[in-house]
Amino acid sequence: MGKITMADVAKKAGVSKSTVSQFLNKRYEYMREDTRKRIEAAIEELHYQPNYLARSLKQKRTSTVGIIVANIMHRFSTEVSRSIEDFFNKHDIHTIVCNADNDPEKEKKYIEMLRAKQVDGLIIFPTGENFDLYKRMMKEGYPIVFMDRKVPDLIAPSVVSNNIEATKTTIEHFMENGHKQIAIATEPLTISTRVERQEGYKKALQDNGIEIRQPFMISANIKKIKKELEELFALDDPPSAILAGNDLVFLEVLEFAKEHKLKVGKDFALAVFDNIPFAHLVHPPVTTIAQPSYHMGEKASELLLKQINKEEIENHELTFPCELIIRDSSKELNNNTVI
Amino acid sequence: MGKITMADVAKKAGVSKSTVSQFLNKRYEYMREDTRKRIEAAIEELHYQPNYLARSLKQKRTSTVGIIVANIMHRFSTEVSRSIEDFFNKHDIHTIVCNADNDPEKEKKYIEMLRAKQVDGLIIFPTGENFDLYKRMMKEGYPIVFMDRKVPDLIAPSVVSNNIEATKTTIEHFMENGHKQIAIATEPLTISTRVERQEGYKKALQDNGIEIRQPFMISANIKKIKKELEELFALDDPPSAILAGNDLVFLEVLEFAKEHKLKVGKDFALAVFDNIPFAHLVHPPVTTIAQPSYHMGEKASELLLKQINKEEIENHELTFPCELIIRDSSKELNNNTVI
DNA sequence: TTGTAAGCGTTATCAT
DNA sequence: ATGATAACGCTTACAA
Repeated sequence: MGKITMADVAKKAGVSKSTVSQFLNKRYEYMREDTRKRIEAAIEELHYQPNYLARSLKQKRTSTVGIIVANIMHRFSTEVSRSIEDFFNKHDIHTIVCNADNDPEKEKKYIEMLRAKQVDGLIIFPTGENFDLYKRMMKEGYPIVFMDRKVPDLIAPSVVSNNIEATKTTIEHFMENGHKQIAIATEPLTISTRVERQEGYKKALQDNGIEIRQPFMISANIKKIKKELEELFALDDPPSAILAGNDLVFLEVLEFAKEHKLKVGKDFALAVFDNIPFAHLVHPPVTTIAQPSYHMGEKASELLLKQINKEEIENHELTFPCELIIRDSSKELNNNTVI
Repeated sequence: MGKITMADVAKKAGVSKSTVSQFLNKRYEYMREDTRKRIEAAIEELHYQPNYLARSLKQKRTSTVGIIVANIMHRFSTEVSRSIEDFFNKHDIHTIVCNADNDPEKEKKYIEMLRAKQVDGLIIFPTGENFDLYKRMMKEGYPIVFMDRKVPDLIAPSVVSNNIEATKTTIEHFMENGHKQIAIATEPLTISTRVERQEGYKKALQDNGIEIRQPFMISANIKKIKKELEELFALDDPPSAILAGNDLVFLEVLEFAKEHKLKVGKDFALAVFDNIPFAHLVHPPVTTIAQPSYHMGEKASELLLKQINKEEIENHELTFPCELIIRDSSKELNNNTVI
């Protein structure tokens, strides 16, 4: 085991623990060349590895931050996490990723666990259900940044995308391609992101004088999406276009289509939030709404790091624009198609 | 900050630190009901959170294990990590995932970092390049399990899949469907997994009296795969079937096909190692070789936990069988197709 | 049933 | 230039 401690190195090198500590922290200024060499040699020989636990305990910093993602299965979460990791890597800060699985209890448990481990700050994709906990952490001045979702009534550093506008643009793009019967499918409206996407949808219809109809707005658990779609398509006037609220919903839509022998681009048009790695590779290629995940992660990291370093932070809610990447799936219906 | 310490709780409750410690560790046996209540109240009121760092330092256990994946972008890595997390969750052990990006330097850095953090054990998807380090850890008796890849000349607890047989089966499946010109594309042959898959490929050809030809065995960096495929398909007798060595290679094959207006199932047959979440949703549905990622993760976790608990472990190399999931993409060529 | 005190492996302050 | 010593917040004998 990592039995070798600083004391062993000190003894071997014939110096005191403090000197070894100096060495490890690169405070060579007042150190004689030869003692430095001796310490170096001793460390090498003993394969000494410093114990961060002890160091962190003493320093009251772990040089570690935590990320609590809502659901690791989303491409967006992975991309953002990766970006955060890259950022902190440059600053010699470690990152621990936890998956709350959209479960407030799990979220709470992970927040407590990470704080017990004394991580220096937290980036959270909030479930929104642990309001008091969020609030208390903020009051304590604990560094924290919210990602992707806004927490109602909580003024806090957060990084989100412009869901309303992005959705509105997409729906209007459908309209420009002749679609009037447009549906939207999201997971349940428990978090701001989904609410806003539905809001953008409604706004687009209103602004264009199209009636808003309940059955055209699906918001259901991922496992119930297909059933809802069945009901939707059983209507007298089924939709000619669907916006899938995220990548997992998208897969459900594809499965639904397959099971019912409906063809994307022929029987209904389709667009989807999030990056789909194979979107451009299928027929028809799929229109996507890309969130700038890398930049969002970077900015969130920056906001967190500033708090950790006790710097003031300016902005309290940063909104990033999405990019609508138009491909064939969302255009006018035709027969030249086969997903 | 987490300024509140055990001493504060003790003072508030009018007891000593040790009593609080007893309480926290649920040793109520000799504790009077009312002192328990008082401590409970004090903790609640102060929002006390124990400091794991201090506890771990004292106990010499962190109740945390590390996973070092080779490349987090592979579906297989995610699945295995998830499985490991689930397992250790049940045992109240935390999991930290690091991504070595197939870079031996990064791998080394992460191993050292995690050990410095005193994690109780490591599950590694080894790059294979840090032989001495692996060896030293094993000699120290540090709990470790290798995943997915074998390290040459190292006898160590490892969990792998039967790449040779699985590949052979797949290639023979191609043959049964009339294919004779069969190619395989993998990333460079730097790790056992890829070597074995190529080996299985060769074996299948040999056993069936088909000549092995260099140009039909692509092993190149992911970014060069497409170029190699171009050369391959420029041959007088291009392949009629391709096995993609993993999910990322698969995407490259699809891109290549798209760029050259080749259709899967019509111009060439296709099968791929790893789970592809949308494999069954495209046309033609894609044949996949599924590794039992969940079980592999579970078994690796079990082997690690046993080592952590100083139990002897029986087996030194566990091989799991893959499942060939046959879909249309790998059958006889026809015109009814369109990926 | 609860308290005292030593110690886990570092760092930091102050001597020397 | 280097060393003694006291923390950091917890656990754990052992004492009371």
